[in-house]
Amino acid sequence: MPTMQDVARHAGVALSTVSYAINGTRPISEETRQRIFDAMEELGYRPNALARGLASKRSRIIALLFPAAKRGLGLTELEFVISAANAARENGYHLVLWSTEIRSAAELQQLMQQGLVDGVVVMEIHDQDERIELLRTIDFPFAMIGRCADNSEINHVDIDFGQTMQTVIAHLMGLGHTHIGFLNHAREEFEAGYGPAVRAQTRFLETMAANGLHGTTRFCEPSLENGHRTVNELLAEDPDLTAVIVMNDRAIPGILRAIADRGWRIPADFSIVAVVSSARAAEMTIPTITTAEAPAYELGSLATEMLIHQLEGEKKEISERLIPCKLVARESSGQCPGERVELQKN
Amino acid sequence: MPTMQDVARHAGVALSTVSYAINGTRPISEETRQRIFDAMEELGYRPNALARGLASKRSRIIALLFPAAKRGLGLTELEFVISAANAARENGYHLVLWSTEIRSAAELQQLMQQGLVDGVVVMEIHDQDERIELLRTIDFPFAMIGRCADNSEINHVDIDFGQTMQTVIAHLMGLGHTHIGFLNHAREEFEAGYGPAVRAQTRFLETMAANGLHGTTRFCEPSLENGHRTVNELLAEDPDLTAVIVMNDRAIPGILRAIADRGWRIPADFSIVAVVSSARAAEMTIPTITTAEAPAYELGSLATEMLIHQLEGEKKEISERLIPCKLVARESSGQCPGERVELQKN
DNA sequence: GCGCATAGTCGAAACGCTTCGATAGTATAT
DNA sequence: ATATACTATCGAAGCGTTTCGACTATGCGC
Repeated sequence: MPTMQDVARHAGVALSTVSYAINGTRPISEETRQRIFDAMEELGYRPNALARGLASKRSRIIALLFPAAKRGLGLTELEFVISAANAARENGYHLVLWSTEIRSAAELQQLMQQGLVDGVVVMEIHDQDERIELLRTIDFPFAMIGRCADNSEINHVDIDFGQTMQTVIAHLMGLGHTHIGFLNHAREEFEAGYGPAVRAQTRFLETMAANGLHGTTRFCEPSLENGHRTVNELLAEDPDLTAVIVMNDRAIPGILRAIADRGWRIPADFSIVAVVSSARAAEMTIPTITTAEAPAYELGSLATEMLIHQLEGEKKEISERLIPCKLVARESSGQCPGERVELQKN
Repeated sequence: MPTMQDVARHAGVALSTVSYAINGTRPISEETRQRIFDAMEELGYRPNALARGLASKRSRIIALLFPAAKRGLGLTELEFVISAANAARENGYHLVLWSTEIRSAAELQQLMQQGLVDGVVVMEIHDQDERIELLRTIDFPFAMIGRCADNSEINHVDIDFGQTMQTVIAHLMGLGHTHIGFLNHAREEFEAGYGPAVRAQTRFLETMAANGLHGTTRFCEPSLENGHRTVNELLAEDPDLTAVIVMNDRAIPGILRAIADRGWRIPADFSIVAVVSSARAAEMTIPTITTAEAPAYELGSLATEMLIHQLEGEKKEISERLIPCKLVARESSGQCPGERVELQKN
């Protein structure tokens, strides 16, 4: 593998001149530059990333911190990973994956202090997130996909849960539904302050109230059985329920079964809308599910770009971007069933 | 950030002694070692990964080469990524993600020649894979998840399609099925020599023949509509079909619909088994799908460990590991419908 | 014709580590 | 005693870059 020194010799210039030519750090005459690039070409020279990183104190590597979540990672998380990797590469960075099984913040700290990465993108944020606190105290550059309690001075992107809920509820209102259930993530997630679990529920209740609608909520572990049980609980609490919004893909089949068990048809007798879901999951079931799809790709790319811009010092000001999920109407949502509701009322 | 020099001074030894103490490269007296580790502790010293890599010519970073596949990555691929990242970390390595949108092998080559990574794990292998050819010619260390035309001298892991097909077919035979369809990935994938598409089909036909059963195969684009159409084509070709094996999760809902359209019930009238699938996908549908689940986690870990062992020179010999999918019987497979078949025969 | 920027280039000093060769001291074998 | 072989340590030479300070032309204003 040829080194910069080889290129310099071959082009008849000083080592430093080659460096300047490559990085454009100082003016180089067109003629010399050409000679250097020819030499590079001829020798098949590639700058050594490690040496460059060591000398410049900028590795051009960033890390994606992803937790081995209890919830189990899904397609949305996969998109975060892929989009972050792509965004990094497009900007000339490498992306390393750090799974934060890492209990002690100490272990995480050691990772950062190895000097391997210039900054990190953190996902699956909780309200009180010790990773974020650590990053703050050691003043390490980072960006978040999600939000925590205090987001001041932090570059971050997140789903716009307010807007998403408004769109979804408007969709159901437009179909005549007035009694709507919300099936959240597990209670454990909510109590741990997991962002989506907290904000989606809050926004759901706010929006329902603002529109004079009846909203009922329940937590639900991610499984068929729990989905089944939970939707029955929702219906027990509010028998007038004609639709449910679910933020827990793995509970969906349970809901479908519970509705089928009652002899109801979807969407004639009952509507389902999934939020923060994906087309891929929505099309696995019969009927296909109307979903508000997570803008996962955008979020991953944006967060990564924010971090890189911060690292390049291109801008000091902090950005925040909230992106709503995109509603895609499929087979699971339809007109509110006038009759069934009346039947229940008798 | 303290350096090794700082530690050395603080412990009253030479710089090199600290290095030997850390790496155990040369014997150090217990007393000195203790003094050095105390100093490290006290100063909060962390070795600099870049400097270490530059000096030792071993970065302890490996890359996972994953293609932005047309098929679209799914849960199985996500598990590869996660398990590779975990295995890397457990072995003291970092894992960087390289998406191989990378058309020209040249671009890939540049990545390797940056000296950033010690080796790569390649996934989504095709029979003729230019990435593999490149790696071979530049003699770069790598391991594969999958196989190509010539796997000699290459560390690799793969699904044991032969064993998997035998298990699945035995399961269906045990239920009395004799006419079984196989719904493959898209023709395009097959023709491009995409490993699973090629080997699963070959093994299916072999095993069917060996058991004196009637097998029919079809390619299928990954979508509901195509699943629907393709299963109808299969049934047109062999009206005696009572079961189908599908290696294309996204086609499953289409199959379910096609069967329902005929007024058939699953599994009473028709059985479905998914291969190289995941529990998560299998439980999204009604009925839940009997699946041969991809050993994704094992494959990702194993391939990564093989690569690392190779890098550490612990063993010269090449390993190959084939792991079969694990059959999990769910609601979609049942006794062969004697009556329906007779009805068709009349 | 003089002072002064500025373009273009060079040499050398980092960057923080690994590793080689040398040296001194201590056992072990002869 | 003497050669032999470790054990424990040190100093210095890299690893392949970036970057700083210096130096030489060259052009320009006046």
